[in-house]
Amino acid sequence: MTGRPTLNQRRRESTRLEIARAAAALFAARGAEATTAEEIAQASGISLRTFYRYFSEKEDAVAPLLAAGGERWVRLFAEGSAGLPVREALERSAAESLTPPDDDAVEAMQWTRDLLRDPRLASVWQRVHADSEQRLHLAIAARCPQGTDVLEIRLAAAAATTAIRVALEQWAVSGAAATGPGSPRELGARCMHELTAGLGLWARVS
Amino acid sequence: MTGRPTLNQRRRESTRLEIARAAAALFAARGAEATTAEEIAQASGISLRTFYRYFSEKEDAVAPLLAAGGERWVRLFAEGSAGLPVREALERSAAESLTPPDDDAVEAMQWTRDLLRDPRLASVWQRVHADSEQRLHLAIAARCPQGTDVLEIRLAAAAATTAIRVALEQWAVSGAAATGPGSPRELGARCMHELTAGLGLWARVS
DNA sequence: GCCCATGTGGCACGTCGTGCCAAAAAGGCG
DNA sequence: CGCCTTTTTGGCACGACGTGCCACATGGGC
Repeated sequence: MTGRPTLNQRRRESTRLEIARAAAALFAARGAEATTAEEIAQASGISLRTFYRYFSEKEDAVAPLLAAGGERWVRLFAEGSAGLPVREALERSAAESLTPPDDDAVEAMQWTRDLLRDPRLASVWQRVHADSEQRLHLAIAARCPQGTDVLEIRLAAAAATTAIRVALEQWAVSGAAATGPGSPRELGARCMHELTAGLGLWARVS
Repeated sequence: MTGRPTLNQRRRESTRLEIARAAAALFAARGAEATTAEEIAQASGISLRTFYRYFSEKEDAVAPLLAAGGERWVRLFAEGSAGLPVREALERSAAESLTPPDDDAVEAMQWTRDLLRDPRLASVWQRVHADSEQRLHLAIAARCPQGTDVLEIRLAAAAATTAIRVALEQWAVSGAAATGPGSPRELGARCMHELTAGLGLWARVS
């Protein structure tokens, strides 16, 4: 069912990441506005036409970096922590996904901080979280008995996603490091708790 | 301090709305992708160059319609309901802002439903709510004693904005009318309650 | 060797959004 | 009213964006 990715698919994913890194460096240095798609392509060693086969618009080029954490979050929630109440499962997987497992994850977090300063990239940031909310919605629905109110599930997914988003935005404007006090993990745990603890929602989204 | 808008400013606002209506009609009919900025300008009786003086990108043309409710919400919250606890004040102003006061407001709601179907306009919808969250953040901060934790205020604004957004999105996909059962007002009240009632947050954001 | 499938580059094209300048309104003032 | 200043509008040109199309390369199976 969950087939491992083809060699070619992994190649493609790797290229995507390479482009994303090049784009992030350029965006952070000159700003997204002043960077042309041609420059990103050149810095990635591909043609302009190929760039647009990997990303539909130039701002999207940094999406893999911004979305990595959220994707890991949903994966952790969906795969692990079965049997736990939804709220606890969400809190745990969020905390784990906000704990950078390797250097790449730390790097992605650092880029996030820089990229969030660019107003031109705000739309990407928001799209990434909209996607995350949608995926989380599906993952939660898969755990709930059929017939659970869709609105409740939407609210649960939205509350959790919002908590993580606010945590990351707060971390970005603060000077804190990616680990330790003031880290995304710490802020994320706090935001998740403050936005979810006490809601009657979780009794109905089981 | 709060100067009434100049005659010219009101003229400009009126033109913005006229363009927004024309754009909404075209977007709803053919989709945003298949509609050129030139067509919107032509339908509004202005030149292409002037269109771009009112809106920075063609998708933005419908923002006035999508943002009207949120702006009214923050205005109601900031002006009225002083003395109430923040959560109650938010709930009341939200309910009132979701109750269309005139035909224009009903019209804006109807457009919202149509426009939300267009994936190309998702970014506008999200930007509108990001702005709303920011304005709400400022309005809440103005009511809190200085030194209140910024993160708490951000979370409060985010939770409330998210509740309203989910309510409207749910209303849009449902077939319900703008008033009566299943209306934005009803869904909004429910979402606000489910996402805010029980949070310890409100004890600290006073 | 061959073939087929998939990924890549080059080119042309329509649209987007902006800088620039000239024409046209709109608002005081004698 | 005429005159002048300020603001708004339109036309034009231009670079950048994103896509359809086709020709070329790579790479794996027979």
